[in-house]
Amino acid sequence: MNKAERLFQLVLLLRSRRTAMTAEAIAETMGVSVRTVYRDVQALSLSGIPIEGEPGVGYMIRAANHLPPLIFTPDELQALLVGNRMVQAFTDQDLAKGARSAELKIRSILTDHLKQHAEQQPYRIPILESDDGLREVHGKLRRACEQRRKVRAIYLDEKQEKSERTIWPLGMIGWTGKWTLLAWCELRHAYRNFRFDRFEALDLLEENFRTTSDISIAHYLQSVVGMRDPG
Amino acid sequence: MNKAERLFQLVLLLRSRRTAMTAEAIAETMGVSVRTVYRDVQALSLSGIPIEGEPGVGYMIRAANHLPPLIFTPDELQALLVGNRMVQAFTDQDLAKGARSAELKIRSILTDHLKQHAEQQPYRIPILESDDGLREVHGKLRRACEQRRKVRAIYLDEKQEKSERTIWPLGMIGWTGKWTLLAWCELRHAYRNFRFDRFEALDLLEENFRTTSDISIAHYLQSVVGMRDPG
DNA sequence: GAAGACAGTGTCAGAACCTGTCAGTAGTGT
DNA sequence: ACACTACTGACAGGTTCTGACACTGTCTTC
Repeated sequence: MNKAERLFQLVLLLRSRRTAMTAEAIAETMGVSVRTVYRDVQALSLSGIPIEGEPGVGYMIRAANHLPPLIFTPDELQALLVGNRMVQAFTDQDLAKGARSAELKIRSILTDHLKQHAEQQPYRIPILESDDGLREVHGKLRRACEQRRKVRAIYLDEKQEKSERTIWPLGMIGWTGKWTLLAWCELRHAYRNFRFDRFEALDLLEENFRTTSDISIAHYLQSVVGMRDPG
Repeated sequence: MNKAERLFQLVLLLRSRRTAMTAEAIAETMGVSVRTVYRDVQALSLSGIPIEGEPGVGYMIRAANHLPPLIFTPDELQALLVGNRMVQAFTDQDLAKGARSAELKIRSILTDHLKQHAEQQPYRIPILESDDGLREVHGKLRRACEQRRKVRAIYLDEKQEKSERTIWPLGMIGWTGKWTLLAWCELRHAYRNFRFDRFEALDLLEENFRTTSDISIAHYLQSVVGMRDPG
C-alpha cells in the first residue's frame, strides 16, 4: 500500500472507532513500522486533520458530529473572503499561502447557494509584486513576534537618520496603508514604533526575550496610549 | 507538494467548486503535468471517492461525507483572524459585523491547541472612529455593487472640481491605504475610477443596471489594464 | 533520585514509488 | 479519412519513503 492510500485508510480507521488507538496497534493493522505511523500522523496533522494523541492512550480524530456544522451567512462569507484577499495583498508570503488554503477549505464546505455568492465578488484587491520587499520584512517580523526572538535592525527614522539597534518585537500594528512594529528598544530602554518600510536590514537573533507586565503590548496600550488592550 | 497532500488538495479543490474542472485546468492550478492529474483522479477513485469525469466538461465530486473532519492549520487560522480584523477596520459596519460573527463560529470549532494559538496574536489593527464616514460610503457602494443598482454621485476629482453623475458601480478595488470604485460612467460613456474618500454624496437609485461583456470588471481589466481577471 | 519503561524524534542508506515525456488508442465530430 | 480531444501504457531518472537504530524527554517505580 502506498502512502496516500494508507493515510486515507488511517483517517477511516480512526474515525470508525470511538476509542483511541496506539501507534503500535495502528502499525500492526496497517502492516508498517511504528516509525511510519508517527510520520503518517504528522502528515495528517500538517494537512489540518484534527488528529490528537495522548501518551499511554493513543491517537484519535475528533468526531465531526460533536461539532456544530460550519454554516456561514452571506455577509460572514463575504467578510472572510475579503479578509483573505487583504491578507494575500498586505501581509507576507506564508500567511498569504495560509489564506489561500483556508479559503479552499471554507469554499469546500459551502452549499451551492453560497458558492454562487462567493463567485460574484465585487471586491478586487491587487497583489502588487512591487511590495515583495515589504512582504519579506513582514514575514521576518511576524516570525520574530511569534517566536519572541530579539531582532537586530538597521532603521531609518523620520529625520532620515540611520541607526542600528536590538529590539524586542512585541506587536504588529496595521494602519490604513502601512504597518508599524511596536517594540521594546534595548538601547533606549523604552517602547518605540517602527514603520515596516523604513527597515534597511533585519536579523533575527537566536536570543529570546520574555514579555513581562512591564514590557508587553497590553502594558504599552495601557500606559502610553491610555486604552485597554482589546486582545 | 507530495502526492498525499496533493490528493487531499484535489478533493478540496473539486468540492470548492460548483462546476466541473478539466484535467488541464487542475494540472495548472496544482503545478503538475496533466498525466499526473489523470493518475491522481484514478487514485482517488480507487480509494472510493466518488469522483466523476465527463469528456469535454471535466471532473467533479459527488456528495460530501467523504471529507475528513476539517480544521485549520495555525497559519490558516492566523490568516483568517488577521483578515477578519482588517475587514473590521477597513470596510463597512455590516461586513464588520459579519467578520465578528464568522470569527465566533470559527473559534467555536477549534481544538484547544488552536485556541491557544488564536489567543496570542501579535497583530493589532485599530478601528478608527474617524473612518466612520468612509465606512458609510463603503457600505452604500457595496450594496450598490451587490444589487447592481445605479448610483447618483457627487464627486470631487483630483483638480478639486465637483461633478454630479450617474454611475454603474462594477467593482471595489482595494489599494494599500485606499479604496477605489470602478464604475461605468453614464455621462462619459466610459470606465472611471473613483476614490471612496472623494465622494461628497451618494444616492442609490431604484434603477438597476446589467453588466455585459462590454461593461464589466473582467472587460475593464482585459481591455484597459491588459490583464486577465483573477475573479 | 536512579533506573527503567514509554512515546516520540533525528538520521541515513537502500528500496520503492512517482513524475514527466512521448508514443499510442478510443471515441467524436467534420 | 482526418483532425481533435481525452485518456492510457511504458519507461527512465529522480524523489520520496521506509525501516533500523540511536537518541531525547517524560513519567513511573522502587
